[in-house]
Amino acid sequence: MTDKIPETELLFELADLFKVFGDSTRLRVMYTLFDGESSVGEIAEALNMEQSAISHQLRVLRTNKLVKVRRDGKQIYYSLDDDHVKKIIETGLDHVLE
Amino acid sequence: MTDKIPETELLFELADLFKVFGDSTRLRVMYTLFDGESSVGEIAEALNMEQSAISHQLRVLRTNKLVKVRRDGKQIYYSLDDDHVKKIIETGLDHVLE
DNA sequence: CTAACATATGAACATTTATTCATATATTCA
DNA sequence: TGAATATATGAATAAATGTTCATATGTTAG
Repeated sequence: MTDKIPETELLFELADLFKVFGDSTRLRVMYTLFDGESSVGEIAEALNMEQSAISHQLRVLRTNKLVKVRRDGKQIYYSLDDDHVKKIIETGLDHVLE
Repeated sequence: MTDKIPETELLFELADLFKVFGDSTRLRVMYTLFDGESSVGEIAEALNMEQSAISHQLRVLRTNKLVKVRRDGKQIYYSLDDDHVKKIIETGLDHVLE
């Protein structure tokens, strides 16, 4: 009762998190990173999409702390930020695969 | 390689699933149902929203097999369909709460 | 059968969002 | 320094989505 408002607040945050997972491009980007880090160009090529589109989506993932960034020369390498990402995706897969 | 296309297909389905969780209203509806079944009117009142809006969102949850329906007289009672729902939400919360 | 109540549904509207195109920024190499 | 390459960003556009309003459907009580 007392913490009903904060709980609602939390559910809004949670919705924002799931929104990030609710796009197939972002999901495929994250899935690509399951195997380890990739540069923006590599991801774009793997998904057969424009570099700009990938870059925009990577920004969303970055903002939500789902990926880490590392620069090496001209390239920028992205990787999954923590294990939560994998766990969230796997938990979702459990449902889809039933 | 061989199963790359089916895997992509799966990620699209997964995105659709997460899309359902990516709306605060639907999330709050599901959270309401954590305590057990509720009628449409009860949910609408609990969330202080219009009956129609709730009904529309319940349809989305129904379509995605996330809630079960039971009729009792004039009222229709909804409840969570399986434990995956709770698990998905809880896994997401783990991330938000870090 | 009809009035009252609970829920569902369709259309309209406003908002959000993903992609594209053009361009800016940053880094390397000659 | 200047050209080439990799990535980021802003504006524009199209598509998807949530809510509201009006109304339909279904159920019970009288």
